[in-house]
Amino acid sequence: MILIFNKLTKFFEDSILSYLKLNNKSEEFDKVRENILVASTKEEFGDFQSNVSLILSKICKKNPKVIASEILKLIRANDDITNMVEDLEIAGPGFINIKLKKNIFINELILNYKSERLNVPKIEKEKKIIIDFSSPNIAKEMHVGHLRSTIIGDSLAKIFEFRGFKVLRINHVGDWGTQFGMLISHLKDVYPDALKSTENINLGDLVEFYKSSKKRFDNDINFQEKARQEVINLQQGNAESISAWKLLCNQSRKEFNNIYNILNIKIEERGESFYNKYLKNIVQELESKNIIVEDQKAKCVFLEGMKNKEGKPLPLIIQKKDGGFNYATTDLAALKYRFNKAPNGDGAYRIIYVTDQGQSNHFSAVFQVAEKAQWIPKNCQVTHVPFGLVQGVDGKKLKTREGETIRLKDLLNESIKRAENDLKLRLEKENRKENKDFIENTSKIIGISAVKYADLSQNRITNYQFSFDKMLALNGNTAPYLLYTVVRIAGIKRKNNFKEDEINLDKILFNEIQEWRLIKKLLKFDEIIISAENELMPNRICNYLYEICQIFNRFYDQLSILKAEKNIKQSRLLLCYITEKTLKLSLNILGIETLERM
RNA sequence: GGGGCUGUAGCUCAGUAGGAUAGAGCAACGGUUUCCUAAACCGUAGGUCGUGGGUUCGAAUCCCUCCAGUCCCGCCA
Repeated sequence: MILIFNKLTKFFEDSILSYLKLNNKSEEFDKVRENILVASTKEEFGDFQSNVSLILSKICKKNPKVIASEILKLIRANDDITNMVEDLEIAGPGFINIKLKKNIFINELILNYKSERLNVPKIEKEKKIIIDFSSPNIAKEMHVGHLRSTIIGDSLAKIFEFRGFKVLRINHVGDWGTQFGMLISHLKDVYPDALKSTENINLGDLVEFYKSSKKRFDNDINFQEKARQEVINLQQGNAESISAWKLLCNQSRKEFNNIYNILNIKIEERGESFYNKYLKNIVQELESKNIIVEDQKAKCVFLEGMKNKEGKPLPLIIQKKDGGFNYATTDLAALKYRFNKAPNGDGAYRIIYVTDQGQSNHFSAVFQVAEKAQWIPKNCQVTHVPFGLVQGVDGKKLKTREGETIRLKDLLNESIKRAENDLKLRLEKENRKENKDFIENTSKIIGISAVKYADLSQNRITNYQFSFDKMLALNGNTAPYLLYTVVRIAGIKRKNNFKEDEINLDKILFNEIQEWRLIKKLLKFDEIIISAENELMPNRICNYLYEICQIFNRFYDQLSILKAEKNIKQSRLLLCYITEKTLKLSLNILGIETLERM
């Protein structure tokens, strides 16, 4: 309804401006401009409301109700407005409530019906956005900590793609650093053949491999020395070390890809190692710009507005005292590369980092340094999108009963398993027979969507309690409830023998409150998408979806389609169809697959 | 000590570019099925929006105080 809103706002502005002129107050226009028209807060107040009278009350030194009635006179004389408006009234302390003509909505509804993208505006010029998300560490297993980043990042990517941006999804995997010294040394000892063969051998459980090398590293001084030497070998590009490193990366990549496949998420791997060759330059450039200060033998940039425990300025360490680089250096190199124009960069106009809140300080430090170094081009922006922890129902960080980190793989499998058990129980109860493929596919979609949706529907900034029981519940703001609504509509279409091209758009009519509630909600889709994009909050879409489903299910419950008279039936079927389209499009943007039957 | 985030119904959470009587789900209690998947729908009850101040015609929302929880703060990422 963005177009309608903008149009009406423009017309109201004209009237308000003439009102101000009449009162010799035209200079106050900017002050009231933003309050000229807003969506009504309640259904009974109409579609839009204007709150200007309340603000003008002080300016014009008059009672707001008097102002409202004076404004109303001007508005009623404005044909542009009366063409759109069915009813205008003054309410409460001086609100002007506006009810639009029904055909305005119907026309909009038909436009949406004909549009693949429900008339959501597309940006005019294609711009590139980089979304940095997921980012697990090589030789470690993905766990719940990666879940939010992965799911939220993917959905943000989809929102931007839908809006017409060119999105580059980057998996900034931890594929470099001192831990590789110990991993490679251990690999050489335990699997000496691995490096000679061109085939990847199976390292079995990488997590176990990581643990055992860590254990050795912590207890064996000789091994520590070997590991340190191995880091140097690796950095110097020693062939054998590199191939061991590649082996570890490949092995991890396979595991990661399994997860991304289950989640149906696409992401391009470009790990920390990619930026190795740029690190030296970063330090040099910061030095030449006199931004770096040497402190306790480390090269630092001191940050403004941040203090350490002693109250002194906080440094961001760019080069360690041993000459090594750390993650801040890599992040700066990555940032610079991503903004740089091709061929030495991505030419992005915006970079978005989806990581947990704990890294907020780190990113604000990195951004501050990047700004000082002028690596963020004009009209470009960097954004950290933080999110809260995943907690157990006890309110503590999610762990297994034994206190171990929960593997993402296990978590997803459990959700699917539970969905399958629920499904089988229901089939039994309803005496339904379904084949194995149906059960497998349905359980998978329900199980995965439940996990994704539980995460996305939460305001990302707060911690959230992970509960299989709640996310798989058939009631409430859950994936199964939404999927069920989609299934219901599919059922209606089957039973009513719905054919899109048989709908006569000239004869549609709506007389029931349930229909109108649904129509008005459906028409808000564009605003919701834009708001989710602006705030980087997919949960706005989730709330909206849930509201649509609630309204639809009331509509379904209270009005019959099958038995309705022809034109009414057609009209209701059209509504079902547009509801389905809205649900599917939204769910798609959230990365959630739908079903025809469940 | 500094900084971030959070605090809304018994529980889990929506709602912050200020708007009229603060919303859902779960749990509790009551009701609805000759009909398109009842996995649904309807109703009842439940609130000092952490505290105290300020700005405003109007504050859960903006500003300040304090309280509580949580995370981060030099060579890990």
